[in-house]
Amino acid sequence: MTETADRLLDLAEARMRDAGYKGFSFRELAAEIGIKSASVHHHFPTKAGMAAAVARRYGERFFDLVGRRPGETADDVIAIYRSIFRGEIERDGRMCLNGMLGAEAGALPAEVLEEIEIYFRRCIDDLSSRIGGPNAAERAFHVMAALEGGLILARAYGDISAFDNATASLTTSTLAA
Amino acid sequence: MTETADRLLDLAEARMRDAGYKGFSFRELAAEIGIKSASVHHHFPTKAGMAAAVARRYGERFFDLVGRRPGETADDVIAIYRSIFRGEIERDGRMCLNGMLGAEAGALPAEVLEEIEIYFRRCIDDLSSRIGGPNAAERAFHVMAALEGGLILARAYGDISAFDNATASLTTSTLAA
DNA sequence: GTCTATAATTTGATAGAC
DNA sequence: GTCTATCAAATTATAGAC
Repeated sequence: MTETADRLLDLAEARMRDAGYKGFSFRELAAEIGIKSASVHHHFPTKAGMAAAVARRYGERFFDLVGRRPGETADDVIAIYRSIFRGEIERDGRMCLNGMLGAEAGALPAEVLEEIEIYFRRCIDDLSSRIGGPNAAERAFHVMAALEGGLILARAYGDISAFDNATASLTTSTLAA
Repeated sequence: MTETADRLLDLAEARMRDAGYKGFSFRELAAEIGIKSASVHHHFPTKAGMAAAVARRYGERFFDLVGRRPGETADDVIAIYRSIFRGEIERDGRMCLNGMLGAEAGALPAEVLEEIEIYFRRCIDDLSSRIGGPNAAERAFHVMAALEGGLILARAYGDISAFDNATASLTTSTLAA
């Protein structure tokens, strides 16, 4: 992976997290780094392939960040996930990439959709195994949903406190008020 | 509102729930009902205005459905919300319109974004007041987030059971397992 | 209310020179 | 690896006839 290709992935990821798969164009990315759109096609022949590469890299980085910690409790694991998701909206006010693409599933080439499904399955698997207990899988789905939905609320409100409110109860032992 | 305008809103809503704001075109809508795109502009001068009209109608219908019931408990209210959201994905496998647009906030004309923000504020207000108790607002944010995120998971998995798993704990008195 | 025609722009993608 | 040049298609939108 060359440096130019990496910068293109960065720009595409930022645009997709803000406006979705149809929210970026090769010309736009090219202009931002001072090349022509034909040169973008040299690095990524098709838009679908590029978006799939962005999604794959996004997942790889995510699972690098959520590495297990010895002696971790279920609350620890959930707190790690929560802080990664919060970091997204805190940094630049944008969505989780794969959450955005999951919502847009009906607009995606199969190639991209496959990456999204792999990402979410892996999230649920990882969370479930680390949360443990009788309802681990259900709790894992619940945590992922609250985090993705919390990002949506924060964007609609234009206020990160919406995310905080939506996810505060996830890590306390009794979730309900 | 003429019948043609209504059918156009229906089609635009369906496309937006599947593929977002950039996921439909006037030509596409026109073709589906057998007219030309210029005729669509007669009913809705601009795309942004049409999308805002779709979002507004979506919100109005939603709040018609969530009407208060005498003697309702907090769990009753949450169950009503949950069943409406579940109905969306069950009917056609698509997102909540305003959840989709909230995610895509960075791609939306201001006119559309305003409708989204109004919708979510009204949801949170309604839920909060009907849930009651000391942490009502926080619970309201949490419920909305889990429902929107549950739809994303169901779409990524291509399986409505992901939504059910993600939201099952919302209506039991103690949320955690 | 719908049409034809068209403008102006943007899009993803390719061919071939350097 | 980047460029020029270009293509075919799609997009939002408008003017004006019927």
